Amino acid sequence: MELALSLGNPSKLSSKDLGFCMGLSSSQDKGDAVDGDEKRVSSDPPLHLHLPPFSPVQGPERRFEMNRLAAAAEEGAVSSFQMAFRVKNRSRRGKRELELEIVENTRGSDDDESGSTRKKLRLSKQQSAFLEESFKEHNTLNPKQKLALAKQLNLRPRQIEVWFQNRRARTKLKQTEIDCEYLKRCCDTLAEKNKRLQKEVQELRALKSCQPFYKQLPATTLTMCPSCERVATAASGSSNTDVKTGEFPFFSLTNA
DNA sequence: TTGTCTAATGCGATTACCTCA
DNA sequence: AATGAGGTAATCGCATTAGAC
Repeated sequence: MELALSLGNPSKLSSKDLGFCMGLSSSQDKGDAVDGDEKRVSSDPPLHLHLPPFSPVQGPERRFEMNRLAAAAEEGAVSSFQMAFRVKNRSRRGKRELELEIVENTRGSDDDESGSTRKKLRLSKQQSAFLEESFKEHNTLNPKQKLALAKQLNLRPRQIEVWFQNRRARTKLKQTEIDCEYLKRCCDTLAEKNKRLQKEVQELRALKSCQPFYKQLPATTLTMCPSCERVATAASGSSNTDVKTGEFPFFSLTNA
């Protein structure tokens, strides 16, 4: 990897237009081993970046952008790329920000006409399948795994990272949907049961109101608790009905 | 034209590591 | 040498955007 730094154009340098420009080119084309060999293999033109002195991004933000640049440059060890740096008005947060674009060299000629719009990559079926398999093994990645996958699939590590993040989000969403469905079923079942129990309570209340008929019934026919469906051993002689009130000991009709 | 899928972006929170007083 | 504070980078989840189909 070659890196050249200069503070503006010395020939035109003045106190007013002191800017920053950087030239960068990857010495490792795709498929080359990352062995620290300094020989220049890539035929890609070197990259030039300019941070003009009037850049709205200053201080920590500017430093942050430079860190992003460095990180992007590091990624170049895995995948060759071109970068474009520009100031863009962002409407969503009303903030003017520097935007760094990294475009794969091998992405095809259709990237050329992209202009300012973001091009969206569709992963191939093979790539997706491979990532799915990896996700089954481990749904998070360590840096080594990320780099290995990136190299294997000819993608940038950041793309691998994003894919895993989105995949985790999809898994979570799906699980939430399953949970919702389950809870809904539980709710329906409980509502149904509640309805049934209410009906039973009404029937028992009606039964209580016409006690003479109720008392005539043999105890053995009424020894099942309607709510817990427990059968009492009334046939053994000890009746489950209260002798004085004629009520079941399982529950109180007056409290129901 | 509209809806869905999903790659990509932005941001805040967390954590680990480093430097320095 | 030990320690706490502050800075930085990496990573994550989450919300959102936007391109492709």
